[in-house]
Amino acid sequence: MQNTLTTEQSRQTLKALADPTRLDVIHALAEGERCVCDLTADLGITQSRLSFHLRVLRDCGLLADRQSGRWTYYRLQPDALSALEDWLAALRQHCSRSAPLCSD
Amino acid sequence: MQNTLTTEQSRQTLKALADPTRLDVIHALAEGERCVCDLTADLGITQSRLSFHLRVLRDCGLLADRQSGRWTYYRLQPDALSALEDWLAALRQHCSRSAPLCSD
DNA sequence: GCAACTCATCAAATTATGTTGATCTAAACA
DNA sequence: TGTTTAGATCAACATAATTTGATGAGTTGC
Repeated sequence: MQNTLTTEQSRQTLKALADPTRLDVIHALAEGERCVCDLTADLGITQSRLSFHLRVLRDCGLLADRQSGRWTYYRLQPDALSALEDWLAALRQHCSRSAPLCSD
Repeated sequence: MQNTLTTEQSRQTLKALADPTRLDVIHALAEGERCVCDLTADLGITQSRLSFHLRVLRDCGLLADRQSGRWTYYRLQPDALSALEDWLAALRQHCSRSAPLCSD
């Protein structure tokens, strides 16, 4: 388990997760991979809008895709969530060693 | 350790952490609490800009503040990071039970 | 080849976020 | 009381993210 996320990568992943539409995508994919047209129907959003969000999620490593004929299947990459958890844990540990400084 | 973050609260916290200036604030506070004017000097940013970001961080529970005379001291709330870690871990577990659906 | 289908991409419009500079309140101190 | 300081808030501006509708590239089946 190597936590090799840079701060910049972590920021991108945090930002990606901070959007309601993208969380919907993630939940929809929790059952298994799906093609874009099924996702479009599942989520009830336009194709180009979904495509935009899929790209954001793929760019930060949360999703992977696979071509098959004229369909593109997307699936989750849970390791990306693990990596973010590691980054967060490291940040918390860094923060937890704080001691009161200004006594008054 | 109760993970009682709603999705909306988690989204706010994720968004709060996804900003470079706010991460700078968090790192600056890792040493211990500081008043706003010291933070302004530490980070080299304007007072109103810092005030804006402190509010975002406080609103999602990552920071707490304390009045003392004419100074306001801010400090980290590492529990907010723990809660987010719990939320993330739950999401990952939800995602990890996914099985391939479309075989072809 | 041609028509229908899947999906990505683009430009334009919209919306959300962050920044700046000014103003305001409260505390401290003369 | 008058003045200075700390910090929040506001309106105006700037920038970034999202949405929409249109177009294009590749695939399949006729």
